[in-house]
Amino acid sequence: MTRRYHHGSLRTAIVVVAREKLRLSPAAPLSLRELAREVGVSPNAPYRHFPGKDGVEVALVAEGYRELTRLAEAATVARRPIRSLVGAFAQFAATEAPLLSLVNAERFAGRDPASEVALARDEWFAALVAVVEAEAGELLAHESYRRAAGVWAILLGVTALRAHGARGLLAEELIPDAE
Amino acid sequence: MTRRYHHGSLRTAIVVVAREKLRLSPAAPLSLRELAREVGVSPNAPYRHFPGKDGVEVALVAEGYRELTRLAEAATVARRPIRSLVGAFAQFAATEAPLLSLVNAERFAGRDPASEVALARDEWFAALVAVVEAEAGELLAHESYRRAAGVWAILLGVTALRAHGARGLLAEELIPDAE
DNA sequence: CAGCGAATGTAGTCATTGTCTACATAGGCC
DNA sequence: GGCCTATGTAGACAATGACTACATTCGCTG
Repeated sequence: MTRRYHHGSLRTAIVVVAREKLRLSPAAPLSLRELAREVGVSPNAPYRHFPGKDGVEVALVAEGYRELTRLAEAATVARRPIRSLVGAFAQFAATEAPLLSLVNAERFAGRDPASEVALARDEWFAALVAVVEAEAGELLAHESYRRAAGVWAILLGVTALRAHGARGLLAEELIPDAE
Repeated sequence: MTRRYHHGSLRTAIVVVAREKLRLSPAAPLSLRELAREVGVSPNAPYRHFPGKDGVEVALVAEGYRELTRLAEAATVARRPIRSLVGAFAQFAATEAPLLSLVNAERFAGRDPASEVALARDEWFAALVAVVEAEAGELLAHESYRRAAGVWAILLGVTALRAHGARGLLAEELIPDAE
């Protein structure tokens, strides 16, 4: 065994395993101790890297938002930005459904604006605004926000509804065409 | 003390207390034992009425759907059914936010179609279809479903987004006007 | 109205979990 | 080479969900 006393990169290892577990059994709430076990480390080791169980989930949520942000940034330069984003989002929702549902969980909603989640979410929203503006050209800030929020709401809604069993519902049909 | 051995209506009492706890502290996951304590009954008594902790939440979710269904049924006879539903839904979302978020939790999504949740959800969707048809007149079944799903998705999305801090986002603006 | 079976609660127990405090080890910097 | 801090470990604790066995009560049938 080459099990050193120090793992070397426990934090990332835990996040990786957590995400894997999330993918394999989306329903089960993840257990900090189990993650530690899986990584081959004592039950309390994670506490050196996260404030608690909650912290691990926060890390996952933030990671999710960051990936969404990248999707949006990529869509900005596409020919039809909103369409492109919707497509990318749909694919993401298909392959990473459990992570996405964690990201959207209201449990992480009312957090401190300076927290990791809140910041990641802000970046995602900014990217979303950029997508909207890339599609419609310059807009009044207020108007950009409104449209971005609308797109976000529809993406959220369609994703959730899909999870609840609805089939054949397309976000494209719900998003008002940009004039 | 008039504490009889048999409570008389433990099941409903537990649901009531659960709902109250949900309203007072939406974040905290509810504990079966705590509910039992609150009702003044042994920790295991609830197991005579629910298969487990999960069962209590299921009951809450079903209750939530039933109330939504009543809202939709009331909206059916309104002058502008969809508008009316959206308004009623918004009010419900405002006063019963935690319950609504539980109802929408994906944890209860992929359930047995014969389960209490699934049935309640089906009734809600049927009521939603009725609202759509009350607004637009007779439609092909396929088309009714599609529109109802759209309305549902938008309601879901707007509700979730509100929870995430968005302000001034109105569902009315997102729902395509019925022609 | 007696009594018997089913419904409903209680007691006791167990494994698991999140989290805390104290202690051990390693890694890096002077 | 020695010390300070970051990182893990050990041990403990209370709370929880759930199970099995036992107690009490209700309601129906004779």
